[in-house]
Parts: sequence; structure tokens; C-alpha cells
Amino acid sequence: MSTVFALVDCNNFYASCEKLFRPDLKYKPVAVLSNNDGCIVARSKEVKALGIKMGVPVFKIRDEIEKYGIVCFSSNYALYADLSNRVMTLLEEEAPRVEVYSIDEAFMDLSGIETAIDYEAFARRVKHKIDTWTGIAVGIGIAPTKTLAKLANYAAKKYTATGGVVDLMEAERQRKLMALVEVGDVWGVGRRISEKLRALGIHTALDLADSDPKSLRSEFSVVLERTIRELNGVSCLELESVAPTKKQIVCSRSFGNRITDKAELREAIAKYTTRAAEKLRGEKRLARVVQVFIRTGVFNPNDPRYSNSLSVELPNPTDDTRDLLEATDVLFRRIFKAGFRYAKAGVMLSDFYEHGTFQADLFRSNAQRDNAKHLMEVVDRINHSGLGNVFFAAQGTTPQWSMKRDHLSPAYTTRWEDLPRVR
DNA sequence: TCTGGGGTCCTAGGACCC
DNA sequence: TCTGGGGTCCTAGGACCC
Repeated sequence: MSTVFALVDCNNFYASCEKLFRPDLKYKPVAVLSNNDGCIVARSKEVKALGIKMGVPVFKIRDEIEKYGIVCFSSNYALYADLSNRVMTLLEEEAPRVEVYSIDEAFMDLSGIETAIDYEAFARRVKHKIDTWTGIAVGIGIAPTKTLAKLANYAAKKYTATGGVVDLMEAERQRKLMALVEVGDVWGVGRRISEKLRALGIHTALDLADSDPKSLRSEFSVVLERTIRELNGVSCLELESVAPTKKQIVCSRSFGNRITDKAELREAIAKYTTRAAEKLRGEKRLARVVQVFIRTGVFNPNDPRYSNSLSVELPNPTDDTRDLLEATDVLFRRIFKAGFRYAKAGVMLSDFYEHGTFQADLFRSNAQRDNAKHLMEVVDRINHSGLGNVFFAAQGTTPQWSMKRDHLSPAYTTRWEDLPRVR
């Protein structure tokens, strides 16, 4: 039986999470800010209605924030992840095959579910259940391909008369909707490609659906060809209910303030390395390639710019924080140059191996550090237990470089150590 | 003064080999 | 003047997503 895709997407997710615990803000404009309180990354519908765009730097809209009384929150990922898990768990109770696509959306396969003979009625019931159990409003789009399900979801949110659910299984309805949707709003068509498409006279989703996939493939890529086929009801993208293992782990941050001091930057690198190593162990993988990058700001034309990165292939893949710290420190010392105001740094891990699958070089020492596995397990367990925090000396204890989070909401649903500390 | 973070996939082009 | 033809592997960069 072919897959029936339902895309469930939480409305204004981060902003909705913040409102959940602040009923006084129910009809007020609420925005969530990026790290360092730099940009707007989520907007409640009231903020959208004010015409404030996604991604604008906060300092550019100070006047509007003041004028309209927009309530701003620093991003509180512990809270959003917790609420996300609750929503996803409910979906998994309703359908055997669910792909958690991002923190606020998931694809479900509705085919063969006894309680989902009438897809639309099923979706309305699921929507109602999520709403009553978590307080989060969702939109649901149903279609024979992922790209069409995205489109159906877009319609479910845009047209309030739909009540937040759109069934787009019929070809005729698909075409009717596509005629109304700009080509840039199709999933997989970004700013660059939509510009080029418009130059070719392709303005709506329907124009794109009626284009020749082969000739657009040669002009663009196989990705766009798949999009065209998906718009015509031919499924090219499968539901992936088991999360694929990561190929890369990145830990990077912009700093609350520019950093000029080498020791401070070094501490930041150590911190990101530690975090990346934790993620790596969470994936149950060993990494062989380690990369470090540092860079100055890119927006101030008067500041001298410097940006560099360096990677190294380790003799043996590892998940030991100490090995990784050693490697990133060497890399950092090689690329650091004094005299610049650094704005961002990061650590990347790649080239992953499963435990026990790496063929070690005969002539190199294969000695994993003694007790490495056990030690790392203990460190991770303590840090996740809520009992305390174990860390490596290189991280430093009083980071000057930590993020600005001046508008953080309390950790309503999460661990007490996530609560903002009173200083 | 102040502009997020973490991913994926695809392609072109260079190095290298026979 | 004319300057092979495949193949593989790797990397950097572009484009997209949330």
C-alpha cells in the first residue's frame, strides 16, 4: 500500500511554548530571540501580523518592540525540546510510522491505520488531542507525497476556514491549490532557485508542476526534478521512521561580546569540544576527523577580518573528551592570530565509526586510554542526573564569553538546574 | 554597539591513476 | 594547427531546510 503522508506542524512553536505558561500573554505579540538575543527566530501570530520578518536583528526593530509592546524571550531550548517530545509521543500513539522531521514537525504514514479510514476526520481528532493534552496548536496536511503534504499544511495554516486540516489527496484539489501558491513557497525551492524560476516564467507551484522535469534537472539539479515529480503526486521522498545516524556534529556559538584574549577563546573552544564529544557519545559513534574554526565579525566594515579553520585526522577514531580536547587545542593554537576581535568559534566532528569497526593502523599505537569508556560514561551520567556538573579544567569556570540571555523564561517543565540562577 | 545554530544533499573541478 | 579517455576519490562551495 502506498504511503499517505500527513505533515503535522506546530503553529509558531517557540512562541506558543512561551505563551503556554503565560496566559496573560495569550493575545499579546510574543517573539523569541536567537542566541545572544540577536535576531527574531520565532513570532506569534500577532507579531507576524505587525509585519515583522523572521530573522531580523533585534536592534533594528527596537522602536516597534517598544511601540507595540512586543514581549521578547531568549530562546529556551530545554523547554521547547520537552514540549516537542510530548507532542511527538502523542503522534506515535496514533500512528505506527512517524518521522520526527524537526523540533516542531513530523510526518506520519496514515495508510493502513484502521482508525484513519477518513483521513480528514482522523487528523482533526489528532489535532484536538494534541491541543487538549499539550496546549499546542498544530496544522495538519495530508497528501500522497511529502512535498504535497507540506503544501497542504501550508494551506491549513494560511486559510483559517480549513480549521487547520487540509486533505490534498485528490489531484484536482492539488492543482487548484498550487495555482494559488508562489513557487518560492514550495518545499525545496529557496530564494535563489525561485528567482531563477521566475526569470523562466515559472511563478506558481502549478507552473513548476507543469514544467518538464528532465530539462529543469539539467538546468538546476536532481533535487528540483524530484520536487516536480512530487508535485505531480509521484512520491520520491520516503518516510524515514528511524532517524539516520549523523554524519557530522557541530558545536559553535557567537559570543555575547567580542573576544580578543587568547586564553578566553581557548576556553570557549574547550567548551564546544566537550559538548561535541557528549553529542558524539549520544550517537554512540567514534569520530576520526576534528575541525576547529574561529572568525571575527562580518558585519562591521571597519573591523579587520580574519577567519580560519583547520582539521586533523586522528590516528584512531575516538569519543574520549580528553583526546578531542588535545586535538582541538593544537588546531586552535595553529590558527589563532592575536589582534582580532573574534565573534564566533566552533568545533566540528566528522568521519564517524561504530565501536569496534575501525581497522587500526598496524604501526600506530592503538591504545585507547585506559578506562576511557568507563570514565566518559560516568561523566555523562553525572551531568545528566541533575546532581551536579563535572567538567574538564580547560573549559574554565567563569566564562566571560557566555551567551546573552536576558529574557529567559523559567524552566517550567524541565530540570531545576536549567532554571536561571539568581546572581 | 548590537545580525543564530545545526544539519543535509548535490555538483563541479582538481588530483591522481592506468 | 592538431594535444586520449576513462575511472575514482576528495574537497569546496552552493543551495536548501528548520
